[in-house]
Amino acid sequence: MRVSTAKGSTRCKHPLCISKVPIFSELGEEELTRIASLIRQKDFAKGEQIVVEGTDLGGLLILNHGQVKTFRVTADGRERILQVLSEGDFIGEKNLLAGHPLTYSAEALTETRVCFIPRAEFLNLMRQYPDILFNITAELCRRLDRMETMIQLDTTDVSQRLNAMLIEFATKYGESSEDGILVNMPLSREGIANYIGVTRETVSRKLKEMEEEGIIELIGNRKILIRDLNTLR
Amino acid sequence: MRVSTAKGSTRCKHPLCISKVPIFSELGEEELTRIASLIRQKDFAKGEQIVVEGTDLGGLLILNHGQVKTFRVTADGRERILQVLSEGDFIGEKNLLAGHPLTYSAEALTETRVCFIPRAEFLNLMRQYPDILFNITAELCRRLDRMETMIQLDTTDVSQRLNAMLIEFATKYGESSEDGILVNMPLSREGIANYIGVTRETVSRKLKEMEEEGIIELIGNRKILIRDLNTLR
DNA sequence: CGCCGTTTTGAAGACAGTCAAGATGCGTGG
DNA sequence: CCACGCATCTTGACTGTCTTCAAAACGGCG
Repeated sequence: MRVSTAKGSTRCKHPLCISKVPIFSELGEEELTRIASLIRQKDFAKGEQIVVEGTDLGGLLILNHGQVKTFRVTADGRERILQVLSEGDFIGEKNLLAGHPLTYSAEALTETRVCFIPRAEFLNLMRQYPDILFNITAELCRRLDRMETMIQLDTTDVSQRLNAMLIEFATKYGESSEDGILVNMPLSREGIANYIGVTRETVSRKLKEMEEEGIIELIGNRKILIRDLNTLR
Repeated sequence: MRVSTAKGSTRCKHPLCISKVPIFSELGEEELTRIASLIRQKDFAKGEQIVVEGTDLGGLLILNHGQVKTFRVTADGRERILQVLSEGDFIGEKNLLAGHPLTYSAEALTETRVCFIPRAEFLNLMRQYPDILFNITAELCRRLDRMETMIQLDTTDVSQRLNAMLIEFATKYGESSEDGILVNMPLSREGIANYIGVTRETVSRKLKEMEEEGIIELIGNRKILIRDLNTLR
């Protein structure tokens, strides 16, 4: 899974690609260059831990490219995935805005590059460009909605949760083809299990069931073809 | 359950009691009076629906007094409580900040008074006093943390979820006494069930179990005495 | 093509859900 | 202030779904 480097925009030749980040969308060329100077970047290999729950990050982390899962670990040692982040998403909002330590851990699902902006610098930036805080807040609202939806789904049976996950990933990572929507799953079976709060065995069984019903087709371990999206709803 | 009207502060004689609201904490007397003029207030009886999921509120609702539950209804008709709100908490943040329709319904648990500030007015206010947005955002971070915690808890068994709920309500609504902490529960058994995502029968059985173990004592349907808070953790 | 990690499959068991009946608490009116 | 009646809560027996543990199959990478 390689990321194409040429994307039309000239600024994307800049190694930090700040312009991709939605929270900076209102800023001009000059400001973006200034921000770029504040940034330190770091690369992570697939499977590497990026941040750990409970620690103090001291700034905001912005995904430059790659996919990252954020998760919490339960008292009995199970992992629960909260989100799958992609390019432009951020980590550490609560630390930045409310001074709280990180409320989740994060791990790279693919090769990943992240940009770090120290807290003090970012607060300055927000004072100068109030739209940045507004953009971040809007994203927080979206996350809140997602978390509320997950809680709502946890009150239902496994099939409904699987359906919701398939619809979500189909929207985010699916490509339409003649036979339906081909989804490149960002998560393994175990990842799916940790995302919807069940065991991997249950995921296997339920997906097989759905395949037998003709709703989906399992292609290897990382691709799912959704034959009919409407049946899922 | 009657709310005392005299609370020491002189401004509290003002019917709207804006000064109680944390998100306006940085404002002076004059601004508070100005805000008060923008406000319409409304009273709700216990059990009344305050807002409905999916509708457009057109502003922010701030609790003046009383207790309110916010909840979503699942596809199969079950209710899942997201939060119990009290004095100073707000409803409709996603509508205000991101233009989204309400993501949850709300119902009064006690007699309740709410203040409504129309969206346009509130956005103006935020432009003049940037701290307001900051305060709201900090509260959003706290809610996000809570929602993440609920998702994490949903991955564990019922006992752990009950423990977490008892600790939370003990902190918020408990009074220390010689025998332990006496908690005035804001929710019925069914409410507790909808809060932690199980059936009311299961709540009954688990609470009884805890009583037999000597951890808690059930006093009627709305009071719980926590003998030893440490055993819960 | 072969090997190792991941996934699937099977059987048995546990936990919470369901349905139904009985008890209790609590607000109401006398 | 007490007694009544309804709503809420408790209790019991049974069922179903998901988990657990173990072994076999698969697929993806070198």
